[in-house]
Amino acid sequence: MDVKTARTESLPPRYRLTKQRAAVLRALEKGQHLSAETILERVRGDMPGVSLGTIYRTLDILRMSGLVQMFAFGGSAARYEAAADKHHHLLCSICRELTDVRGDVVGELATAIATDAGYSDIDVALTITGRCTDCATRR
Amino acid sequence: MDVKTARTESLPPRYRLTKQRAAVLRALEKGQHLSAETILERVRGDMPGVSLGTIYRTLDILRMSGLVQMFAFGGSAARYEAAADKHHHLLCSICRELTDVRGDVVGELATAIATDAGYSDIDVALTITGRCTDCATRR
DNA sequence: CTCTCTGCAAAGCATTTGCACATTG
DNA sequence: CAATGTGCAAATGCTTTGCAGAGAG
Repeated sequence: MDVKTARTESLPPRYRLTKQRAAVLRALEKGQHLSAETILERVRGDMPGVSLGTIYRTLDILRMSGLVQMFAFGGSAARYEAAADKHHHLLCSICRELTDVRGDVVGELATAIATDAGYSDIDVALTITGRCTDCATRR
Repeated sequence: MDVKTARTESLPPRYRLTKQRAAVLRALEKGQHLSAETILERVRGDMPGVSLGTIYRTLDILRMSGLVQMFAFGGSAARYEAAADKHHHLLCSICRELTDVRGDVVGELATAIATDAGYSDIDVALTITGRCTDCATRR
């Protein structure tokens, strides 16, 4: 395999911090548990013309970079938060209101459990997410 | 307001344990973290002709009765489990495989926190769900 | 005979994707 | 220019719903 081929093959993309992405990040830092739709509205404040597709694509990237945490619910839209100040949530099963829970006792415990199970890069969102031993080995 | 009117107004429905519902429950007791689609397949084993709509409607009822727990993920289909033997999950962020976590230390802690915050009917799925003080008061 | 349930098919939403063009390095 | 990002609109996929008929109490 020559150099040229290798180059064409599979380099990971180098992400750019575009103004749209910065705006999404800013919106997330200000607001709390925002939906994609809400983020769109806020971003459009300074930047009309941004599309929902871009919001979703951006959230994806930020999520994979560990900068943003996502909370999915059945039926309704997912919510996103800046991963900076980690905390958990109480979700009312009736009015669906989200309340923040500060302090990470739960997170620490959950992290310990996930670690024991061989996971790494753990992200405690209450569904314990991470990388499993297999996937960690395979790369 | 006379008796007739009251009767017509808002009695909660009395659910029946139909064969379809029993079948869904059975499927859930055997399998682990099943999607609605998978449940449909299994139920159709003994009972061809059952529809996906019925599966969802049944899952809804079972969920509200506390017999079934739901786990939602962004994008992909939600998973359901019999609420009987409570446990949590590890979700691999790459291969998306779900692994069970036995033991409910996390759950107990989370429950305590939710209780302190005034929630009741708590269901720890890792997103702490319950009824908030307002909703509990209002009815 | 009334209430509840079901299948079917048609909506409804949230999210993803294809494409042509804009932008960045 | 080569790589990456964007808007737009169409497509996808999961879930919900309306309706008319079936079944249970």
